[in-house]
Amino acid sequence: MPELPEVETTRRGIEPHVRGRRVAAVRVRERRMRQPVTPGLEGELAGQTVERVERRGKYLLLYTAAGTLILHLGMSGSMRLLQGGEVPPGPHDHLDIVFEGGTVLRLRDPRRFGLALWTREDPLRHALLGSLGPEPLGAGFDGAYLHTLSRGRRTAVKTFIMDGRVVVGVGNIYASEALHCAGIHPLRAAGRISAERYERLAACIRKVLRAAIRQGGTTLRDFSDGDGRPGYFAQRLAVYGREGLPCPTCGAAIRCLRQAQRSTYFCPACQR
DNA sequence: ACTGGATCCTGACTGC
DNA sequence: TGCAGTCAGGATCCAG
Repeated sequence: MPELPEVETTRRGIEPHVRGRRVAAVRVRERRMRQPVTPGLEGELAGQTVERVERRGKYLLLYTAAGTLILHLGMSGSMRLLQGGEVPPGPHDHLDIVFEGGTVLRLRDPRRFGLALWTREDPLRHALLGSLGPEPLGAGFDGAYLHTLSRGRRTAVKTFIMDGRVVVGVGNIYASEALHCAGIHPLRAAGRISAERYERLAACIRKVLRAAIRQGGTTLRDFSDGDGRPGYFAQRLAVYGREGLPCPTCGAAIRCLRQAQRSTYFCPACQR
């Protein structure tokens, strides 16, 4: 479920409430995730103070002096901050981090595609993060980068920009949206797109992600920020989930196709 | 080296 | 009301 804007919205929501706070206790109710929750996480994290909360791609990183908690929300994960009184955990509330003073950071993930891992090493060198591509909103990501990397690649451009080794954070919603913004057909072979068009695509990826972050992310069904508020970018989606409705640019009917087991939405008239 | 497909898991929704 | 089938915002592993 969460792509870069939703993870960034989550980061911004929880960071002010947990930065500089000491962990009083950690409760793990369900260890079965994409990988098992790190054994001993409870003892490692308890007593530590969260120094900062960062994001790398779709990963959230809670840094402490002793190590780092790596969180991933998978398809269905979300985080909630609870204040004071005890709110009973639901069936998919797998992890609570209880801070001194009573604030609780709670991870919910019904499908358990997410992760909660502890590392004492540099998390950016962790096996899961080490081969990630550049941040789309950071330096090192532009049209020239995409153009160079894509030479000789026959895979569809939509699949290409959703590959975390190419660029992080672009998931199924924002891939469709960025390609529409750039006027590029999602099935076009990545290696057969010009440098000029990749400049436009890189700019569109940034534009779409920034706009989504400003709106607090996209809530399709259950995404919410740390305080339980939904995101409002769904109202701004040009193509995603809009099969049959008119393209906001040209009015043609939006179409949907399946690509690598994922739905792709596009405008057959203005995307070539 | 690349590529597409299957897969992990639960819940919501559709149609019979 | 129940049940089967389909789909969902991610990422990895596998065979070809």
